[in-house]
Amino acid sequence: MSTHDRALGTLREMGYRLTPQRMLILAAVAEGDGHMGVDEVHRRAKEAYPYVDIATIYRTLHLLKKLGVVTEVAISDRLHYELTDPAGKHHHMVCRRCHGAFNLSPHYLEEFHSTLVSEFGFEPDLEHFAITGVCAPCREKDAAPDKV
Amino acid sequence: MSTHDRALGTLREMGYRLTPQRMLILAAVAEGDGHMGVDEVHRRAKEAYPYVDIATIYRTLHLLKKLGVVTEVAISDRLHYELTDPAGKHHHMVCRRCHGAFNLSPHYLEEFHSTLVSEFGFEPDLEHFAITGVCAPCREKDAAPDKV
DNA sequence: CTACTAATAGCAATCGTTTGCAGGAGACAT
DNA sequence: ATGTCTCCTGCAAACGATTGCTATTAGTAG
Repeated sequence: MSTHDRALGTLREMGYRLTPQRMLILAAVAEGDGHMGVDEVHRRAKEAYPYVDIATIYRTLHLLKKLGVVTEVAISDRLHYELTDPAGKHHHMVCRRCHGAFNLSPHYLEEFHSTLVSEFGFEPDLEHFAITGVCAPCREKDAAPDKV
Repeated sequence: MSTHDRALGTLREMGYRLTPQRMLILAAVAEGDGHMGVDEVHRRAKEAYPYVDIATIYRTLHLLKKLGVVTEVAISDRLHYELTDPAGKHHHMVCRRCHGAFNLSPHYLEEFHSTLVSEFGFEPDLEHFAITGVCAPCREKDAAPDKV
C-alpha cells in the first residue's frame, strides 16, 4: 500500500470527500520527485483533467498540508509542496543561484531549538524549514568565474 | 546626525535621486518603532502626501533594503520593514499567536552556520531571519486555558 | 535662471494567491 | 436506483505585489 493510497484513506477517515480532483492533485505531487511549485501541480493535474481550476489546486494543497499528507516548503518566496517524508522530517537548503535543493537532517537544529525553549520560553516552528543560501558548486563558480 | 539623515546621504552617494517620496517613506519607517507592514508605511506616507502610489512604496522599500538602510523581515508570509539596526544584525522571533516580535542575537545561530559551511559547503543566508513560533506568554495561555 | 538628460513617479495592466457564491456531485440512507 | 444533505468545484472578483509605459522632475551644466 503506497503512501499515496494511504493518503486517500486519510481523507475519508477525516470526513473529507474523495473527489477526482483531489486524487489527481495528490497523484501529481506524488509523481514528481521532490517539491513542486503550485503551477507545476496545476499543469500536471490538467493533463489528466483539463478543467481543474487553480483555486482547487490551492485549496487541495492546503487541505493535504493540514492532514499532514504533503509538506509545504517556502522556496524563494513561493510555496512548494512534496509528499511528507515518511522517513522523517527534514529541512531544506535551497540554493539562491541554481535553485537546487538539498535535504538536511533536523538534528542540526536540535540544539538551537532547545536553547530557544530553555532561554526564552519560545517554541519555534522549525519543521519543514527552508534555508536559502548558496550551495558548494555555485560558490566555486562565483570564486573562479573564468568560464563566465 | 540621525540614522535617518545619514540614510538620505547614502542615497545621493550611490547616485540615486533624493525625491520627496523617498524622504517621506524613509521618515515613515523611521517614525514607527519596530517593523512595519507595507500598508502601514503607505498609510503614513499618504498622511504627508496623499498621492504616493503603493508601487512607489514597494520600489522605495526595495531600494532602501538594497542600500542596507532598512531591513526586511518576513512575518507570517508578509514582508515588514524596519530601519537597519546600527547596533548590529539580529534575528526575529515572531509569535504565531500574538504576532509579537522579539529580537535574537545572531550568535545563537553561529554554530549552525559554521556547521553548514564546513559539512556541506553551503553558505546560508541567515541574516535578518524571522523564526515563527509561540512565545512564552502565549504558551502559558495554551497550557492553562481557564480564562478562555 | 534656463536647458538638458536620465532617473523616477504615477497609472494601469498583470501576476500569483485567496475568497464568495451558486451549481454540481460525493456519501449515505432508503 | 433514488433522494437528501452537505461538501466541494469552477468561476469570477478581489487582494497584495510587481512591472511597462509615459510624463514629470531631480540633478547638473551652461
